[in-house]
Amino acid sequence: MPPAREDEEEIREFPSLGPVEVQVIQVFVDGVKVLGFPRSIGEIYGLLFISPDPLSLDDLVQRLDISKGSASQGLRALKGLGAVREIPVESSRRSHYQADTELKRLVGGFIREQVRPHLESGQSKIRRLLVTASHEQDPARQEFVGERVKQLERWIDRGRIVLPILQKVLGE
Amino acid sequence: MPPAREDEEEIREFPSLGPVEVQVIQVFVDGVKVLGFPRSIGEIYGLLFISPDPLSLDDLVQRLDISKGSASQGLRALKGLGAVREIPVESSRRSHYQADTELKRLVGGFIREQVRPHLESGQSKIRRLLVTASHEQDPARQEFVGERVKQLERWIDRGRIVLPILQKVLGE
DNA sequence: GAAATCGTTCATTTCAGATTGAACAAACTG
DNA sequence: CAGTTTGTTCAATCTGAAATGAACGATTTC
Repeated sequence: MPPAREDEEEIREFPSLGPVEVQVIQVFVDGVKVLGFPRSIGEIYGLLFISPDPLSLDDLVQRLDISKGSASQGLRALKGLGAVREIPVESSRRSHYQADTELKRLVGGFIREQVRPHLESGQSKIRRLLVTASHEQDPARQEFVGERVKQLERWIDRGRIVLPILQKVLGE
Repeated sequence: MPPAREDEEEIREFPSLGPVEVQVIQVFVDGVKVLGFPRSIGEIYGLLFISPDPLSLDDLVQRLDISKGSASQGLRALKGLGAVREIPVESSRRSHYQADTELKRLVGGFIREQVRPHLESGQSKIRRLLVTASHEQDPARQEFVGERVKQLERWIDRGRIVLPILQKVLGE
């Protein structure tokens, strides 16, 4: 008889975390995955989010069972997003970190670090495309391609317009 | 002397596509990657976007050099998003497809297929979390966790509020 | 109704990106 | 300044999602 594998779950186990922490982390792992970030970043932010006191890099390594490398890189990304702040802790010389939970700040960081760069790179690609398109021979083709490229430009413009509105609406 | 690898590009080659098509496809591959879709979907939509006439599944397979499986699954996803429409072509019994380029429709499809499901699953996770949190022993901990869970709920609500606004602003 | 055409499915393979961990630099400590 | 602690870097490894393609069912053709 096979060893009765009851449940077939694939959720990571965290021996040193309570059930609330595990569930919060799961929420954030899924959340950041949607936004295109790796699991480790969700785990780190999730644990910080549900921890009343600031945690050190080593706390994260131990409690989440991730490598120092992951923790270091994850914290760097979260700092860049403005999602994590460094808190001095007198009893220790290590850096300690706390989750910043102000939605306005998080959204702003995401737009700054992720959305804007992509919009800009898109824009530059379209500029080059415009040159390439102008070399088309067939006039009908030229016309059609020009129309489509214009449409792409309009989409990017819409994106730009929408960002400040997003920030406004989400900034509680 | 090493074989002078000049440029070190990693962009796929498309022997049967012109430079405009290649560049447009590149734009969409990058674009959909940001949104969490696979490369093949960007390639398919990109080629349809820049093709004046509807293309068949087999056209996509040949010109993009992808497998039938990829093309089939990619088209299914794009249909689900409302990004592609089926066009009857009299001379052929095959299904032919055209890109739908109305931004409103594309955004609507994305929200319906990708954003809403994630918001809902997040919400259900938070409901379960609420139960777990209520079992906390320590009252201070109880208090803190409750506060954080409320914050999560507010974030989800914000997400909900923002969707119709997004649709409105992007719907040209 | 046999053969050809068309598209889907899904077990296997491939690959991009995430994670690891050893080596290292920098900052402290006594 | 030797030893310790702390955090970063990056080549090597691992992994999960994407792509493949053979097998299949459905439809059309003659």
